[in-house]
Amino acid sequence: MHRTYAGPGGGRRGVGATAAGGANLPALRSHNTALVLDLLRTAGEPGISRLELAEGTGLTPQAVSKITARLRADALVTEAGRRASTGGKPRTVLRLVPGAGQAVGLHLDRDELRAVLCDLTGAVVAGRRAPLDLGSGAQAVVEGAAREVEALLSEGAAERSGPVPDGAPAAIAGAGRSVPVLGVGVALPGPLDHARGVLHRVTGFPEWDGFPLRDALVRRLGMPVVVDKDTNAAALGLALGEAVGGADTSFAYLHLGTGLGAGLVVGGAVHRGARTGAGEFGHQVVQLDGPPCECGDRGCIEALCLAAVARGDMAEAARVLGTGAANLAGLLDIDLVLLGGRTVAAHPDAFERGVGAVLDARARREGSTAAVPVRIAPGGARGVAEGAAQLLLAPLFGRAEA
Amino acid sequence: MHRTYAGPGGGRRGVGATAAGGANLPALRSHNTALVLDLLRTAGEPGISRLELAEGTGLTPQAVSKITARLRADALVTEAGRRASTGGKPRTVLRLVPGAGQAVGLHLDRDELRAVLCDLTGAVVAGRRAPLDLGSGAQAVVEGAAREVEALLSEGAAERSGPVPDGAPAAIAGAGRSVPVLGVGVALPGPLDHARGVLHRVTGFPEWDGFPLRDALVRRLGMPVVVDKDTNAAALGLALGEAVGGADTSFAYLHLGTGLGAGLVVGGAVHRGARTGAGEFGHQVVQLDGPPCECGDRGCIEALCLAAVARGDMAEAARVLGTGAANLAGLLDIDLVLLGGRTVAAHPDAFERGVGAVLDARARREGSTAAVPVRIAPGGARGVAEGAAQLLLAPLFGRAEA
DNA sequence: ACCACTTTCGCAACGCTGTTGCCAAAGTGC
DNA sequence: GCACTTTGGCAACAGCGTTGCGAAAGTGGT
Repeated sequence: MHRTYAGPGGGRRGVGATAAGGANLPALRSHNTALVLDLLRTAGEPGISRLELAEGTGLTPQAVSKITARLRADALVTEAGRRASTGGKPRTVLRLVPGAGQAVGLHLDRDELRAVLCDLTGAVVAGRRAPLDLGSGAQAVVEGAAREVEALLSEGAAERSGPVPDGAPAAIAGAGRSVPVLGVGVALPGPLDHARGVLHRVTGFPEWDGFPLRDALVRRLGMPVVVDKDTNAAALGLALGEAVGGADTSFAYLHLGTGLGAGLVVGGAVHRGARTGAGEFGHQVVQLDGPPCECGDRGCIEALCLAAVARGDMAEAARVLGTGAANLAGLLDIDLVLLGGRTVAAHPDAFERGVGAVLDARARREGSTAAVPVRIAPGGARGVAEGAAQLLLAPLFGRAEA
Repeated sequence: MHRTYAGPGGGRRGVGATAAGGANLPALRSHNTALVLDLLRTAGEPGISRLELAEGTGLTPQAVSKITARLRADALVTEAGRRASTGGKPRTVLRLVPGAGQAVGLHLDRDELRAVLCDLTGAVVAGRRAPLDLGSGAQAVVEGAAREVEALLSEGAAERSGPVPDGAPAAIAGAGRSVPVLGVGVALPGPLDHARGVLHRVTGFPEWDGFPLRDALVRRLGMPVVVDKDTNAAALGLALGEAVGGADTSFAYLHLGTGLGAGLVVGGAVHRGARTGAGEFGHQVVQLDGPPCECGDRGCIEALCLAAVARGDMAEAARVLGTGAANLAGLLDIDLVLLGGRTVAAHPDAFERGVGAVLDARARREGSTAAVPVRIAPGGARGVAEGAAQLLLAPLFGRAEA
């Protein structure tokens, strides 16, 4: 008895409305259901009571009761103990059932493929790694990726049924009815079209120009596929994670690895822009007529930052990165800056301190306003793949687009 | 028989939901009504038929019929002729009644106060100008502003009744039942808190620090007041105007006058950030360790740009401005850049060309993507005051916040 | 042990939303 | 003048959150 909740590409602004924005009763229901699910997700292990859900959503307790009753009927939510009484009937604690759905996250890095299988809460159930050669042609890469996904799903199926006594068929064992897989999220660097799932360019591999990656994977795998930039996936994963405050937080994830890019989260949703072009942080010019950059311009922050890294001058690299972060923070009034990527991971303290110093200095100049906090993004190397899985999970919780 | 539509501060994300996000039937209704009103507003003089509204909103024709029936009962909408037949009953054309509501826009500039009275479509019905001395103390300025608003409203009342034959009482003449005034929007430079309507600082006048401008005006005038930065008001006015494409367009309004600031519109709504700090464009650093700026930092775009202007080197000023615009366009993937302010107005061609050249060059480097178009913002000196009035009008059309 | 009280939460009736089925109105074109 | 097309209102309907009320499940005093 599975009903349909807001699926991928469902909602644009608030209510999971039609493309044009008109909202009807099913859309209203999806919206409120997603809101409740998001609070349940955020509450995590301890769980949350109906009345707390009502308070958190602004819905009446009765509406929450009806919504949670549907969710329980669909086995997405269970009752899990009760709170201590405050003089009356104790509140029943509800919890999201993590295993009620899964999604695959795929990270196609320059030379490596990472795949993770995540449950509804975003926790990793199984993971795989494989070498990746983008030069072997689009079809071969698609085929290889599809095989990894299939292998991951069978691992997951074994995992799902749990430690089974003797040779009982996996499909029958435990609570092991087949777990619905929502789809595959794919994250990769470079410019692309998130809405259509088409790559624009892959640096160094012109044969990929304009390749319709999503459609190819949908045909091969027969399940929903969403494609996005690696920085956006990482930012989405962070937005839904513990490092970031509430559901309405705005922050920037700055990724410094072989290149420099950013993922922007505004009001709790990833901001991609109409052409999935947002977050181009690396070619921000911070030195007019400065040293030439690969891109053809001069004084790009990426060129300056990477040059400093190459010299081993991490303090200067952090100062340059901090300048760009301060520019960004001033433009968007964000709440937080998170740093990630291989280079940052190699010198976390230097970057956290250096970037923070620039933001502190700016806040001090402006007067009363508190400085934008800077932290190292948790999650590490697997963060992008986990975020890619969230491309399918997030819509369930009303975190689709900006 | 006036019902309540989405008022100021009503909706945050899409549906005019509660603070927490939960949506109920009245919220759904407000949302759809606002959607219909926005299409009616956009259609303007020619008008729009019910079926076109249905197509535009995604609602069913019957739902549109019900909504427009309510709007007609409330005298916000009238039938205005019919379309040519295509072989059946011709479509009835509906039009927004401009005079069904008014709002006051107040622009407190450095040395001048501008006040405009706008109808529902944003058209100026009446306007006033007066000298302004921020040094005369907060109470005196509030009192002066309030007197201008009152004077404007009586002018408007005369205007409303139209050319009346002989000495008929204005309240009876024509369609002249009293026009509801939605409130006053106030725009002024400098950091402030849009949500609370409190000023943080007014450069050069420390006695204004932390002044609760909104509450003071509400007490004095007894009507709703919304306060915002001048650049945000200008951007809002442009977002609802003809210069900007659809309701979902994202653009930046760059204002170069005595200072340099920006108003950001993302997805059709003004982006202010949690602390109304967004749009600080002028102190973006584009020249590391460059010449010192008033703010205490070095290489700020404002310092470089204004220095070039002072030298009379408009080409260089435009190039610097264009660099900042390109940085911004890359970060947010916006659709359009609009330029305004006294300095731009004095040399429109030089700035439009110069900024455009930088954006074109970047687009060419990136390959296929078309360059972000650059235009001079229409509206001129009165644009900010008109945008301030839109602070009250926009919520009616679902254009509250981001 | 019992009772009064508090608090949670589901059932039932309700108002209001957009939706669907149907039909009158108002045109065109043969 | 008739057949056809298209618009748009009326009426019945399903489904949303809301309200009123009562059962369930505790605490705390007697």
